[in-house]
Amino acid sequence: MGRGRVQLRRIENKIRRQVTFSKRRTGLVKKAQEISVLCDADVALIVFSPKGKLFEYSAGSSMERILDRYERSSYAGQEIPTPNLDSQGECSTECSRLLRMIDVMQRSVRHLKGEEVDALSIRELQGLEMQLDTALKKTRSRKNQLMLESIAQLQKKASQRDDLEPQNLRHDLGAPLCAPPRALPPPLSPPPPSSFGDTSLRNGVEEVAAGILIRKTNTTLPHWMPRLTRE
Amino acid sequence: MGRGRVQLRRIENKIRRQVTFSKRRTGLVKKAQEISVLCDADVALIVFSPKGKLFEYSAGSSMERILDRYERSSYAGQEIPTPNLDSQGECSTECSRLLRMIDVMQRSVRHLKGEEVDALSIRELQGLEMQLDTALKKTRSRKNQLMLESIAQLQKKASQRDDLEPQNLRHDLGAPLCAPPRALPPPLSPPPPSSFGDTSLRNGVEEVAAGILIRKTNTTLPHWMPRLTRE
DNA sequence: AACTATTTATAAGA
DNA sequence: TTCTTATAAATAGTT
Repeated sequence: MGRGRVQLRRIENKIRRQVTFSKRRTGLVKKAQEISVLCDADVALIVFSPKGKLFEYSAGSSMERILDRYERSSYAGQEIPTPNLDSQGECSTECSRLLRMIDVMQRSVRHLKGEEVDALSIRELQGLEMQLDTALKKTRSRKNQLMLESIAQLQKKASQRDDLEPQNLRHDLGAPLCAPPRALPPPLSPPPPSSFGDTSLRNGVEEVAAGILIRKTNTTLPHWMPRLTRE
Repeated sequence: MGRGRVQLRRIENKIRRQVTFSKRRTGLVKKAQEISVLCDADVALIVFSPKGKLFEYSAGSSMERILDRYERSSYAGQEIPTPNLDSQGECSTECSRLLRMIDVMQRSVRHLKGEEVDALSIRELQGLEMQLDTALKKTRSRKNQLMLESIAQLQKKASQRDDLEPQNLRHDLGAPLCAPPRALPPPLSPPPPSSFGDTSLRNGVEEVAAGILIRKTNTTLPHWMPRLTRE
């Protein structure tokens, strides 16, 4: 299709090859999606460009599900044997399996971080939303609990201190801030970072307590995990 | 390509669908082979027919090699920090490393699910809260976007339908929203493999219309994850 | 990235 | 399924 008949052999001109690759890759994906929609099929397409860049497309199900299914179909029968770290031959197989697991987990993590949500269906988004909502509630609840404990502790200390050197604190802080800490965050405190449906104390407490606070921690997301580049 | 313009939706007639599947599968494989030869690319294509029959094709390398490469690529973003899968000693070392990674990731995932929050400090909880909040917003935003699109689409279809056979639909489904009957999978048909990497609207659309929606999907948390036991 | 002259894919029919 | 044919779609070469 085009101005010349296509010779079925490697295009030597680098530029032309790259252009053709790009065009045909698009075409291929389109065809894949068409057959999936028209015929209700699951399709997985993986392409490595000559330079080694990965392109993937799946339709009907996720890549993961399709590859899973593929393996089950083609290695038909034997369930994936549980890790045999000792034997050599199976070890590389095991490595592959673990890599696959990691891949899936990364995807999970990305979704839980709200990344790549464009790839999800409404149904999946719905599930994700509920999960996140639950997690957020739990997290806030625990945080608030800790904060309250922290406040209580500080109050105790503060009052002890007040007994000893009553004027000290007020000096440093310029205001009777510490007074009813459990009740209100100081009016002038930095605008709370867009927290949301949070009815409780929120942040501020730590600030009151320790003055540390809002800093992004990587707790939940190890450095080595992400930076997945993918289309 | 053919005698009529192609409508991009599931072909309802079973025979026609089967025939089209067969033809297009051939075409797809041909295209895959062409891009591989012309552009020196590695291509893997996996297709499951609606009946569950597997068709596979690969060019440039074996299916196995491509899938292997895929797993490693998608794991690291860049090409493999390759484990020496050949040598035994290093292999089990590598496996251990992967298991450790998985361990860490699982912890991340648990935290993102709001589990085991008791192990986190206030600061960590603060970071986690922000992350979850962000993720939730993104998820909701995307979901709403999709829903609006779905609704718009259905309304369009509904009004078209109404023009043609106004009384028909409302009878069957009781609400104008459900209008386009062909969009709804017959209640008793096998559950369509829930879509994923597929950016098109596909399923989910009907659900919005039908008011089904809320169902737990496993999107974010693969079945196999939990049962990692170690140490 | 756009544009067309062509080739190629394929829907429908046999 | 396979062949045929009218037409839609993809795309090679060009701008």
